[in-house]
Amino acid sequence: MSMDFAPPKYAQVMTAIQQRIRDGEYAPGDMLPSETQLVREFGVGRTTVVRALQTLAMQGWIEREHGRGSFVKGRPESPAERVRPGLSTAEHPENAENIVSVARVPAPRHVAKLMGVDERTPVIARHRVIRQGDRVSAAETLWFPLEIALGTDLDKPAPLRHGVRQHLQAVKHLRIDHVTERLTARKPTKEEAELLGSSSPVLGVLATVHDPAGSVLLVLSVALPGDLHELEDVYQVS
Amino acid sequence: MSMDFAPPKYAQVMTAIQQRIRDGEYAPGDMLPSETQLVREFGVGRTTVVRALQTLAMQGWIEREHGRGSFVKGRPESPAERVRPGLSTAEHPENAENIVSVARVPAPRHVAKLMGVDERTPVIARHRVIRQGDRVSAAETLWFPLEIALGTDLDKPAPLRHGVRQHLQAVKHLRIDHVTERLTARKPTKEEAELLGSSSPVLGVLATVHDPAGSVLLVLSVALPGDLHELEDVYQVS
DNA sequence: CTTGCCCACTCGTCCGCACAAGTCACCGAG
DNA sequence: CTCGGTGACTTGTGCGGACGAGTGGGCAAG
Repeated sequence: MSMDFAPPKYAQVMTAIQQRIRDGEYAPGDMLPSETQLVREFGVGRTTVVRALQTLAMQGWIEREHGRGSFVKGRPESPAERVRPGLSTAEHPENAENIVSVARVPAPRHVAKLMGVDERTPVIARHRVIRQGDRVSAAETLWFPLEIALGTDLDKPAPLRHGVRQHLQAVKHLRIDHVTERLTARKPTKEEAELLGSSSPVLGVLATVHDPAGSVLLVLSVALPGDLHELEDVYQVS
Repeated sequence: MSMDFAPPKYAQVMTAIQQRIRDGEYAPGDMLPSETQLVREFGVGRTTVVRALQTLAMQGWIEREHGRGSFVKGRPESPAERVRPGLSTAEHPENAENIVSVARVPAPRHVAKLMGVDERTPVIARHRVIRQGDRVSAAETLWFPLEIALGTDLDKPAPLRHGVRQHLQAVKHLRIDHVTERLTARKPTKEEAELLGSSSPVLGVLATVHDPAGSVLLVLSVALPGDLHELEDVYQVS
C-alpha cells in the first residue's frame, strides 16, 4: 500500500496558482480568474478557493480588491535576508586561537545599563577575535551576568566548541528568543585597535540577547573594521 | 444617525484574544479556551473562531497543535522594525537649505558599477544635507541615470517639496519596489567632512533603489556621523 | 502491574448556502 | 451631451454541518 498523503486542497490550489505566477502564465498586474471560475476549474468549494486566495494575499503573492478581482502582485519573494552580526556571534564555534581573555570584571556603564543592573556589578567578560587569513577581522566582547554564567563554562577560557548559544541551551536550558542590535560607526577602543592592528573606523555592533521572557542573557559588543565588512540588506517598499 | 462600522466578527475575536494576551490573562504557554468554548463565549460560528485563531497563528501570537489545543506563544511582536536610511532618503521632502548642488557629472566607478553602466557615463548627482539644529547630521548624494532624470526636476537645483519618491511616481509613473542597502563604517570623504564639520567615522550607506522590474532608479550614498546615529534592529531567533 | 482498546475532546479541512458591499458597463431619462 | 439607475459580476463575511485525525485519560483484560 502506498499510503501517500495528499496535501489539503486549499494548499493544492495555492501551489497551482503560485506555479502559474512563477511560470509567467499569470503576469504581475494580471487579474486572476474569479473565485467562481477557480471553483469550477479545481472542482472545490468556494470556501476552499477563498482560503487559498486569502492566504496568498497574506503572503504577498496577490492583492485582492473588493468588487474588482484578485491581481498578481508579482513579488513571490518574502521576508528579508539580513546579516545578523549579533546572532552569528552567539552561534560561532570557538577554538583556542579565538579566545583572547576571560575575566570577571565590574560592568562598564553601557553594559550595565543594557543589563539593567548597577554599574559596578561584577560580570563575566569574554574577549574574542575572529581571524581571516592573518588579519583579525573582528574583535568581540561577550558580557554575561554572573547568574547566567553560573554553572557554565562561559567564565572559563577554554573554547566552547559548539558556540555560546548551544552551550547555554545544553547546560542551562536557556533559549535565545530575540536579539536587539544597535549599529554605529566609531573609532576602535585602544584594546580593539591593538587586536585589529589598525585604528581606522569600525562598525560597532552593540547587541542584547534575550530569552523568551525578555531577560538579558548576554550583551555583546563587536568591532568590525570598516574596510573588511559590508552589511547588506534588501527590502521591499510599502 | 451614527452609522458606525462594526469591524468583522473574526477581527473582533482576534482583538479580544490579543487584548487578553497583552493583559496577561492568557500567559505565554497557557492553553487558550477550545474553539467550542470560544464559539459559546462570543456567540459566533466555529468558522469565525477558527479563522480568528488561524490568523493569530499566522501572525505568531499563538501556536495550534492538532488534537491538543491552541497555546499562547507570547510574542505579540511581529516582523521587524528596521530603520531604512535608504528609503527615508528617497522619501524625505526637500527644502532650499537641503540642497548643496546638483550637477551632471561622469559616474564614479562604484556608482557606475551599481547602475550597470560604463564608468564615465554622465549621470545626475544631487548633493544634499540634513540638518539637526545647527549641525549637519547627514550628507547625502543621489545619483540618477540620465534617462531617469529626463523630463523630471531631479536635475534642477530647486527643492522637491514632496521628496524624490513622490516626484518619480507623479512625473514618470516610476514606482519604487525594493531597495538594496550596503552599510559600512568609513572615514568621510573630503567633501563630506567639510559638510559635516568633522572627519570622525561615519556610517556609510550605499543603496540601490529599484523598480518592480529590478532596474536601478537611483543610487544613493549617505554619510551618517557615528556620534549622531545608531541604527537599531530587533529580530526573532529561529 | 502492564497492555491495549475505547471514547471524549481537540484541531484540520471541506462543503453549500446566504447575504453584504464594491465596481463597472450599459441604457434610458432629462 | 450628462446624469442617474439597474443589474451582472466581483470579493467579504458569516453560518451550520460534516467528516477526518491527533491526543490523552480511563478501564478492562491479560
